[in-house]
Parts: sequence; structure tokens; C-alpha cells
Amino acid sequence: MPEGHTIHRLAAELNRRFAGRTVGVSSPQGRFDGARQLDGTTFGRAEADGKHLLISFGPERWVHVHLGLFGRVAFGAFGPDAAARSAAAVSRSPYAGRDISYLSGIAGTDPDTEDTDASVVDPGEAGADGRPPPRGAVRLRLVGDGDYMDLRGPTACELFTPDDRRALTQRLGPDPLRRDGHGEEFVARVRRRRVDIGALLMDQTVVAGIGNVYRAELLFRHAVSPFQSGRDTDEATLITMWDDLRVLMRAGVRTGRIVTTWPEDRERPRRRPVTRSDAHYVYKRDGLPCRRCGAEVRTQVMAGRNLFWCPHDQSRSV
DNA sequence: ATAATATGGTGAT
DNA sequence: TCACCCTATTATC
Repeated sequence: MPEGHTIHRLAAELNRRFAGRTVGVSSPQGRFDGARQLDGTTFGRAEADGKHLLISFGPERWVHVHLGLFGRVAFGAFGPDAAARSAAAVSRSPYAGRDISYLSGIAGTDPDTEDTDASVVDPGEAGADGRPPPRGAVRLRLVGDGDYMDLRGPTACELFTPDDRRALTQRLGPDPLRRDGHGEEFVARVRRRRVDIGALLMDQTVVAGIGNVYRAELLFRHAVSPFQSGRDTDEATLITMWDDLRVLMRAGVRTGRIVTTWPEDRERPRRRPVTRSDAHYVYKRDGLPCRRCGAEVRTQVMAGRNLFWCPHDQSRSV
């Protein structure tokens, strides 16, 4: 489910709840052996690099998590003041139970606008000890001072050495959400490849953190054909795309949603909550008319995923 | 009960 | 390019 913004958001929330604290670490499902040796140690800091989540436990140990397509995280509070803590969390946290709409500035109850961040799920009912018993396949549970987190369905949840961590960073392209992510590097990595730009944007060694939604939407916003090769893509266009991507993804971190449309291209008027159906230009809109030109949005598989684009607005060569 | 679906990634062919 | 791995939810028989 997650693209890079989800992971950065997740790292921030983990730090808010666990940074510097002694944590209980377990794997109710039993498939993360590393839990044993981390149990009772100190949670250092969580950080995101592209779609990878890294949590330090002391200088020599990291937990590496990749949510993949199905991975989800649930946060919760327990104990006597759990309700108060949750209420307080609403005012500060990007994750307040399921009510992320608060941070989107949405506040309302319109179900059409409450698509929030699907990687966050309701943790469930409290058990006898105040904490919900693990439900389903919980790969990793962290328990702190009144806070807990459950992780289900990740592609990766494993121990990393500092070498592993360095190797990962080495492999990944620049991340638009990180301070050390530089646009020039993105441009260079795109322009030395003959591969279609629509495939390059999904390649995490070219740019780290883009997924299938941002790929389609970014190309549309810059009127770039997905079928144009990286090498032939105009440098100025790529720089503009990078800058735009940073804006879009930062908004994604803030709100937990991917909204890429300009107000004038939406059906619901300005200053109203952005509905699910108004959030994107082309993603999952195949067969519908393009918001700008009315041409039928098309889809075809590229880089192993369904690509969506407007054949009229995205036909230019730059 | 079974299938289809999903914002991802790896490793073999 | 394909097979395969993760899991929960929703739709269909």
C-alpha cells in the first residue's frame, strides 16, 4: 500500500511514541527471530529511506522493515490513561487511531473523503491487560510506555548490521523526502538510461519512494509521455518534476493521502474536502475522460504495474 | 468457500 | 517476463 510518504510518516510516529524508550519486542506470529534479542532494549530512532523503514537499537543493530504491497501498521495506547493518551495524540500525531482525517484538515464525516492512510489499521479491542491480544499475523509488536505498535504482512522485517544499512543506502536512488536526496542525482540517473521514463520512476535505484500512484500522477502533471526514454527527457523538465514531487510527497506525509489534482480540476469546489474521486488525474481512471482534455484515460502494464495516462495530454516529447 | 484485489520487491529464466 | 512472497478485505459463487 505504501509509497515513500507513508514510511516517512510512520518513522515520525514511531519516534514520537518510542524514541529513547525501553521497549518490549515480540513476534506473536513467530516469524521474526530477531525480536528475542531486542526485547527489553532501547529503541533508538526510526528513519525512512525511500520505502524502507529503519529503526536503530544501539549503534550496531537495526531493524529493517519493508511493507511491500500488503504490509500494515496499527498503533494503539493501553493502560489506565489510554483514552486520555489517545485524545492527546489526536492533537499531535499523524496517527490517531484511524482518524487521520483530522490532520488532513478534513474533520468531517464524509465517507468519500475518508480514505486516509490505508496502511494504518484499527488495532482492535483491549484485552485483559489493557492491550489488544494480537489479532491475525502480527510479525512484530513493539510495546512501550503505554503505547504499542503491531506490524502485519511486511515483505521484510529483519535485523540489519551497519553494513547492511550502508549497502541499502548505497543501492537506493535519492529520496525526495530526505535532506540528502538531491535532484541533480535524480536527473543524472534518469538521463543515463534508455529505459522508458514511466519505468524509471518506479526504479528505486533511480529515485527512492515513488510508487504506482505518484508515478502516474507526476507524469501527468508534467505532461510527459511515460513512453519516452530517460535519455531523451529534457533536463529542465526533470528538475521541475523533482521539485514538484517533493511538494506532493511532503503533502502526502502531512495528510496521509496522495492528492495530486489542482483545485480547478476537481468536481467539488475549492475549499471543500477533496473527495477520493477528485484526488487523482489518471491513477485508476482508465476509461474515464481526462480532467483536462476529455480524452479517454488509458492503462497498460509497465514495469510490472498498471500504468495510467492520458494519450492526448501526455504525448509531447521533451 | 473461493477469487480478486491492492500504493512492492526479488530472484530465476 | 514470470513466479513467487507478504495479508486483509471485499466480491462472487
